[in-house]
Amino acid sequence: MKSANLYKGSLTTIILKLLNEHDKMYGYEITQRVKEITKGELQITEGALYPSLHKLEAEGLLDVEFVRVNNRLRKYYKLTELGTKETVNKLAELEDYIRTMRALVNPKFRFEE
Amino acid sequence: MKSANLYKGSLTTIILKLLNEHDKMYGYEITQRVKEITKGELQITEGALYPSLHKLEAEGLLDVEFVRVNNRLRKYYKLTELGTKETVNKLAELEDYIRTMRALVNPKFRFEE
DNA sequence: CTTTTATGCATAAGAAATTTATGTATATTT
DNA sequence: AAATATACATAAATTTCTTATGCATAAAAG
Repeated sequence: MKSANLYKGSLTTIILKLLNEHDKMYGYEITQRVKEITKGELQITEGALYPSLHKLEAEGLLDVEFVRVNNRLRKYYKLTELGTKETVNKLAELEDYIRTMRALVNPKFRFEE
Repeated sequence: MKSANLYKGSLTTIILKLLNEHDKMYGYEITQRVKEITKGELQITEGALYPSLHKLEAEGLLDVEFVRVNNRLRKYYKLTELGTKETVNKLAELEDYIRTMRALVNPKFRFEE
């Protein structure tokens, strides 16, 4: 992911929220959507994405469905009920994070004393 | 750090910004200030803080000064010129992160389709 | 007065998330 | 014919942090 390592820990939140919007997505589609929405700011790497999807599936947050398209195999993911609940939590955590960081960082920047 | 692992990668930003405000702080003071400002939301552990401070010093972002207070030794850190520049970068990265995450997450939450 | 809590620094082992590097395979574009 | 895009996957290494210790003095509590 570009420039900032602040994105560390955000991947699950991003995946869950996208699936909450789109109902059903496959891995490659997620990488492209993120790149599109963030205008290239954030590039999700496959090495991070696929293991993450497998983990979410193993935890029961995602369900899988295989679909053959143009003689190629797509693995579609969708939120389970539990996954939807976890999405709520993750979004709340993100808002908490932003609020807390703003509290820590808001005092205006000082270049001199 | 409590609840969310979204804080991963944020420690450097927090340290630099606090030092930008306070000119001169020691490790233990940083943990207490963060706890105070965030009302306990964020507890910086010593196992994370001290190695991080050492790294920032090694990178030339912080200078060190030892001061004996009440027969106990404090290790005060302050920003170098380079450290101040990096603070600017880190704060910009945080704003970028927040803007990007909002773009990804803003579409209102959907509980049903 | 002695035990716990607070102050103050430090490191080491392990866990977790991600990067980087590959690997495979088909479709499309150049 | 070669390069790029689509589509998934894993493994090694790295980064960052948690958890667990360790040492030492000061202050508070019992």
